[in-house]
Amino acid sequence: MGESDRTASRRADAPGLVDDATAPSLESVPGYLRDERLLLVAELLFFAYRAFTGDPDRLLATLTYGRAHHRAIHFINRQPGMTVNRLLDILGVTKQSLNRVLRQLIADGLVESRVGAQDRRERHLYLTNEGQTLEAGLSDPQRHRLRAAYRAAGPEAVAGFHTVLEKLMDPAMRAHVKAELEVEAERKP
Amino acid sequence: MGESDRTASRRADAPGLVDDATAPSLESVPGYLRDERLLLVAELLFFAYRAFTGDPDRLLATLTYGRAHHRAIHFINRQPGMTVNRLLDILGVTKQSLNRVLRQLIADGLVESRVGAQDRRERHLYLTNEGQTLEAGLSDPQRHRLRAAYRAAGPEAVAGFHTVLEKLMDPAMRAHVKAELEVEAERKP
DNA sequence: CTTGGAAAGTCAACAAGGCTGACGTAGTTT
DNA sequence: AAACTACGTCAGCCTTGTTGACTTTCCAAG
Repeated sequence: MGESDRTASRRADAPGLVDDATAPSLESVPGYLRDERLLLVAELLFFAYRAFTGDPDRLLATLTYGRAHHRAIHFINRQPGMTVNRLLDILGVTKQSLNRVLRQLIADGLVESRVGAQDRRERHLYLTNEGQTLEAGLSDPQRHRLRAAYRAAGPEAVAGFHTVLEKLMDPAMRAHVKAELEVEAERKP
Repeated sequence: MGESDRTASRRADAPGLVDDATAPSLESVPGYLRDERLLLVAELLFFAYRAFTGDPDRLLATLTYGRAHHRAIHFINRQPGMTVNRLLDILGVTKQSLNRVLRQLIADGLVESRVGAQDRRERHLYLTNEGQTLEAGLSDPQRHRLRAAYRAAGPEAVAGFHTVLEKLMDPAMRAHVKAELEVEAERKP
């Protein structure tokens, strides 16, 4: 990790973004930190994300559901018993938005909402068997794509991939992911 | 979060997705190819992508623009003179959708549309100075975030990150990215 | 026991940004 | 001259996000 930015100073070929003291476009700078390269990564992320979500989207379109339903199903599957409030935090949408989605899923028998044991204001969410089946159908093509990409890229690349993704996200969400990792770890000792 | 009531139990293994001959959940399988791990990556991608797009979104909200405008601006900036059809291919939306966005950007003087020299049916798109200024303002926080993540993760991780993203996307888009890389390469020999 | 506030649900209205379908108009190709 | 291509546009629909204004239920603190 020894790359200091050592200034750079020297000329601004770049358009209008020299405001950033750490934003050079020079030979002395590691290639992977150059501005153009960084812009390219925006595209890599865009294309990869679209391909990744496109798989389940095709299945969802055949039902009456959209990506919002998929997200809810995904997280309920990952943490069964999760409360509505917790899910709101994770998804970062308004309760009205989420409620519309949850209402459908519950009406269609994919999600079950149980009154909390301690605090009976809370609703704990679970996937029904039918819900689990749909979840599997949705995540299956995603796992497929990931596995293919991982095989092609190799273990070191995958490790780096995970590391960078983690560094990119906001800390609050990072904590959430960590928590899930622990749950997972204790599940297969 | 006191919240006990973990109930759940979450049965031993995945529900109904053993159909795939290459989809085991065993000790013999490299950890990074296990099903649960792959599901977790879906979340990493989701959170990272949201954080990454959230930065410019905040700026866009102060104007009358949305993410769709950002995408158009981004790609026009990357390949000035690009035709409308090419942009449609890249963005993967209908021309009606794109047109709504382009009409605004042109009316507001951020994008210029020039009739093609060879084929005068085509329109070639360029960012005006004002458009370039906005582009810089939008991509700046993204570069910031990327640079911070890259510094924290290190060069090897970054290389792996790029590799996996590339393997994840659809081949057609991969070709597009490759083309851009070449253009970039010849720009600083 | 009353009361303040948190958790959840709902109604209504609206906007962004996708989509389809149908047309029109240049300009190019055959 | 006919066919096809690139682009623009009108009209209408859907999903999913947003505010704002409630109500109901419930916990906990005064």
